[in-house]
Amino acid sequence: MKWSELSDNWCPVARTLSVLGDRWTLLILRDCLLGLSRFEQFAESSGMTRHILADRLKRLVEAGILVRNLYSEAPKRYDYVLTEKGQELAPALMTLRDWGKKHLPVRRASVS
Amino acid sequence: MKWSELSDNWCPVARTLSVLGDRWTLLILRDCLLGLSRFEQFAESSGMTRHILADRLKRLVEAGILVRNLYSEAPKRYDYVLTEKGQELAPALMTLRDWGKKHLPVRRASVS
DNA sequence: CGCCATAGTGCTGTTTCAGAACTTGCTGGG
DNA sequence: CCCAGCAAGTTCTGAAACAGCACTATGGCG
Repeated sequence: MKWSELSDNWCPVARTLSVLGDRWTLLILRDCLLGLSRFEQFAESSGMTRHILADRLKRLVEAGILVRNLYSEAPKRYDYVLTEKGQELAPALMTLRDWGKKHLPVRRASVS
Repeated sequence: MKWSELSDNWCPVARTLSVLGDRWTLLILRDCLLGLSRFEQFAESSGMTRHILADRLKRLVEAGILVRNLYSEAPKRYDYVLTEKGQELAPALMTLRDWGKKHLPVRRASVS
């Protein structure tokens, strides 16, 4: 089955995952919720390749989760900000964060 | 950056996604929470290829989210059940479900 | 014996991804 | 003027992951 076919799945979890269930998308959204908005910021923060980043941002805009915003007229520059739909993903990110904090302690970092 | 390097990330969201952030893992967990436990059930429910399913189940067992359980001695048969760690993903799945229900209505199905 | 059920594994071709260089449009310095 | 730099991408190439299907292994049943 192709991944894209999930968008018509009866299950809302599957439909959600069809939009943001790939490897990097939720990481971009985390950065958005932390206040980042620019291409270079996402690239640096997440460490993903610029190629994939451009693709994911495009999909998120198409999905209505981000809007591409012209913030500089002179050299045309765009940044990406969450829509309301996107901001409502905050609870989901927080539950994932809480689970990670509880069950996936950092391995090599000193824990005091 | 390799995806696996995220497991040491400072951010708990990133660490969580390093475990279950790929395309099919959360779908398997959804099925587990719905009560499925057998290989063929997962294969049929999610529509993923058996190859990938086997790989994801192995990873989930390694991550301590599922346990591989011998349920038939005669022809050795195994199924997969959630650990407590795995069951605690339920809230995360539910927030994703809620978001999907609100923002991703089924496109072609009749909504009565 | 032949056929079914179940949990996988092998094989082949396609798609996606990683990593780095390149492009485009403008600004500011010498 | 001319070159360097910044920012948001795009292009290119080889590597990894994936889809789809057939196949294996082990035992039960008729």
